[in-house]
Amino acid sequence: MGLKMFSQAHTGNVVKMVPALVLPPGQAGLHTIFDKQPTECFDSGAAVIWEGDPAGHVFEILDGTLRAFRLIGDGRRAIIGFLNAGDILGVTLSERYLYSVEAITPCKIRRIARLRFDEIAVNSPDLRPQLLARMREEMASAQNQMVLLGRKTAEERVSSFLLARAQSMAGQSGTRRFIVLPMSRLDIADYLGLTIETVSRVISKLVKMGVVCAQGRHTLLIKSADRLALLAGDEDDDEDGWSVGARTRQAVWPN
Amino acid sequence: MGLKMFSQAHTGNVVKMVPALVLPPGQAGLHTIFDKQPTECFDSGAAVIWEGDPAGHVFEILDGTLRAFRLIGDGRRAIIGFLNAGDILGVTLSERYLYSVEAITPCKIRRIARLRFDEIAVNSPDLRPQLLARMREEMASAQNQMVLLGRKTAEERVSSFLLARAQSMAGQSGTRRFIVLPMSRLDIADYLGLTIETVSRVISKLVKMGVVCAQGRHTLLIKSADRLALLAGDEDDDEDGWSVGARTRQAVWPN
DNA sequence: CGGGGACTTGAGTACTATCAAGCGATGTGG
DNA sequence: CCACATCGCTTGATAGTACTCAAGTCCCCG
Repeated sequence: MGLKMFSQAHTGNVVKMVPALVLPPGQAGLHTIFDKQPTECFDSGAAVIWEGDPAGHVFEILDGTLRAFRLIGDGRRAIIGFLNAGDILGVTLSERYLYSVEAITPCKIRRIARLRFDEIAVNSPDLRPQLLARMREEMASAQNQMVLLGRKTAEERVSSFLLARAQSMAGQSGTRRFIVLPMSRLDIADYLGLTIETVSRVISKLVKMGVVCAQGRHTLLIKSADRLALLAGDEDDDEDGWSVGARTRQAVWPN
Repeated sequence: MGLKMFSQAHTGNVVKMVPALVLPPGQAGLHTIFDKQPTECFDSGAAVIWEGDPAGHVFEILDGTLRAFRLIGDGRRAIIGFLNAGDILGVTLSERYLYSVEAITPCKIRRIARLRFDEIAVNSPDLRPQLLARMREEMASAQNQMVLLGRKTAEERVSSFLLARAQSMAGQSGTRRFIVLPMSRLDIADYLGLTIETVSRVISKLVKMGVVCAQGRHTLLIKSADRLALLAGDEDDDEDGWSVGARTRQAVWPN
């Protein structure tokens, strides 16, 4: 798939922390659970788990990018999310995998049996808060995505996506002006609830507007973060005219 | 708001289990955490929490229906979910509330300080698995909603919604043919990423098709569950032609 | 250097949104 | 007790955004 350059982007020292998660110094992170597991390598396009299979393992992504997706009738595909180095796959699952996961770039992954992961992570007073924090983070991101898919225009969706990508890259190389897109336009489209053509058109438009500029097909450079943020439309300007009922806090009835 | 009838629908004995959650017999449920808290009552339209406020409490819904929503520019509203009797609000939140919650019908609610809830639920070996199960359930439902919003047509969205409502009612009265919709068409629209008119049109169409029949504006009767399920389009018939890469499991490279 | 896949761009279409009017239930005041 | 105002909903006509179909271009890789 000609994307080998991306598989090298996050290497160096392989075990790394998620930027958002600030760990108490001196404490072991969730990743230590995987320390003794062998590293598995997946080529681009290879499947890691299948929707519907018994959820036997939890995975740590060491390197590469993956897509988590579900298929519905007529061959429609919805991408639930992308996974990057540092992410842990499978913590929110119980009986069966609810989505399939495939490598987008060549990936390095470690796995551990679900039961064993739960045993260690849930029972450890140190690791448990980290696990919960991760689940909450994942939930918050899912809710953002619901807002995006339910109420944003194509332009806002693409802008939001690019902005989120830029921010997730921020911790890596210091500069947050680079947007790396290892996934195809089709992946982006299936993630944003759009078609490949619409994604392409919006990106072209953003380039013409001078908000970003293209550095090959898989890298963008942000020229105006402010305008991009504006286009993403995350503000909450107007909050009247919508709440149906009165906006008054209710007194407590002593029951 | 003329919806008093619904506030009585689930009363009787006030503390009830969520149908989906099968608790080990003899063990105390998460709801016992709220047992000593006073009951608060909210009128239709009253706000329980506000997006952006510090997340001070966790709430147990005893009775009534509520909407959780976020506002974005131009007065657009996205409803994240509806809350019903037995639901617990706030378990997936950390620092601040990520959405506002308003009562749709008059509601009875109990609350407990976040820190105290965490202390009890997270540290109890009995309650912890229940908490995790709830979070996983919430996550699964969020992912379903992402698929719905990203890749389903208006007809499929409304059908899916009605079906989900019917299933959630199933535990209540034995029969799963009744769909109760305490929320307005606008609430449904903002939940499904549609307009009020489209929701109305689709429901009218379903009635004309004989799939459901209307019993007043807030109750539907399912005439053909099979056809409704078909219209909801949750099947996964076709799984070729979409996955870009090869669908082969990858061998483990001994690294 | 040539083939093929990913992407871009264009033209026409369709689904859903928007604008607008009408309906029906509820509740109120004359 | 009934006319009437109101609100939520339904239905109709029109418009617009994003989709579909179809070339055409660029880039990667053999």
